[in-house]
Amino acid sequence: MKLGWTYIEDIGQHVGRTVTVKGWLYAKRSSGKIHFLQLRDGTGVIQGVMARNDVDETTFELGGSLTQESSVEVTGPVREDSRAPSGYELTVTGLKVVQLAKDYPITPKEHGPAFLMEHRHLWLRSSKQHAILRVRDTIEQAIHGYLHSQGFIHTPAPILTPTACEGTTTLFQTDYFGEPAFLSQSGQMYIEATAAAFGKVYTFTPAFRAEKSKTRRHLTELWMMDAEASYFTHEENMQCQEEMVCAVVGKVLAECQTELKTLERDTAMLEKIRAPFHRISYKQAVELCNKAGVPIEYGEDFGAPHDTAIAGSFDRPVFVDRFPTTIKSFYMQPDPRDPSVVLGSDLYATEGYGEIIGGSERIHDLDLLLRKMEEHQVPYEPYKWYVDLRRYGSVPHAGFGIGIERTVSWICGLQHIREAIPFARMLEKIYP
RNA sequence: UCCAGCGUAGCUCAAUGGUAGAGCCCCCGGCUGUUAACCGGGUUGUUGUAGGUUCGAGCCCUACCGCUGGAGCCA
Repeated sequence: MKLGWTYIEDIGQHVGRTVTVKGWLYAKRSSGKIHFLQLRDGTGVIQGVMARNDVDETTFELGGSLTQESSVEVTGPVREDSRAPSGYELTVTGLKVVQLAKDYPITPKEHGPAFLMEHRHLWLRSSKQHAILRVRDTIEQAIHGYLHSQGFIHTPAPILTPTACEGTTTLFQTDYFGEPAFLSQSGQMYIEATAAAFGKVYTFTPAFRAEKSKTRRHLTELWMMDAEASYFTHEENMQCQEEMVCAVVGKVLAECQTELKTLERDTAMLEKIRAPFHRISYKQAVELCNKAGVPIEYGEDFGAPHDTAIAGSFDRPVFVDRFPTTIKSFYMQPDPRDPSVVLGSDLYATEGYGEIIGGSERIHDLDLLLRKMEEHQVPYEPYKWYVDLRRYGSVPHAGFGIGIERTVSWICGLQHIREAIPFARMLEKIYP
């Protein structure tokens, strides 16, 4: 597409030529007879230098009157300049004010998280937030790219659902033409159906959890990528996950160095990430926790301190698998060597960022599934379609779901998950 | 839901139970290489709300509201 102006990220191709940049004034410094205008356009930041001798009086005063975040169109020749962080500067010869902003709330000084979240619609313009969401975009592209390279097809799962996918978690309820409906908390069961149609599939879907969780790792609306593959075993499922995570980390390291630098992310841990990841059983993980001084009984699920103890023992992500049947979902395939545990795994990220992926081989035997549903008191009628998948050409299959915001938090090194999504929905918080 | 901490100017924060303060923002002036620019001057308050103790409460007590972090649960 041919546009009548130039994006800052392309400015290096225009040295010596006069260009127009359309964007916003990020910051301004002035020295009486020279204005330094920090311009941003979403693709980058460049300094525009307006000297009194280079422009007429009206333009110079207009430059001096500019306020933070005013929208502007700036024209001038591009120069290489060793003093500029990006290596380039714009000598401003023309200035058009699109809109003069008044009293922009986010000043160049410190602000608390409550104030910033209240102004999230504006905070997104700040360099750190901008960098995070660019990394997020790269992560999502890497996931799509890896899966397509492996022959996976994107088959979106629905968001409005008639029933709970996993009965345990609290769901948001809504009204569907007079009938109750629920916002989906996972697309997994639906893509088990599309996997039987296409072989290898995935869905990029928001997931909703109406839990009263209030921590730096929880959102009520989050994005998940669920993948499902017919005939995949538990081991092949884990291979797929680790290859995908390596592809994601690799793409971010290759394409987002500027953003990672803005975020002051120490990339040393990320550079170490290579397949294969460590694999330990739930039983080994319990022993590890107890040795590390974080007591836990066999049969209990891991809490935050256990996550930290487990992940902290390894310098790359670690799979924990073969959890006791009792603490996992009804559809997970029991281990044929020990039916008291399931062929399911959680993948823990490094540096204490916790679980980012959960996956398992699914039960494909009709009678076994029906028995497990009964044990877990899962009603038959709403899941009749799901049981049908075991009735008509059932095959062994496996899949996993990755939490996008937790992955973004981990790769960006964030303190809080709320910065990993443009508009975070958290416990009792829905503005803006 | 439970536990802990915090609510003072638009923002970030000070203030032994004894006159309500600073920096930033904003406005005015100065400065041709600034990098959260700098220098001089100026405006800014029902101290979250309602009670209570006290000669006197921003400070102590009670309740409520809000915010932040954590727990449980999970990705």
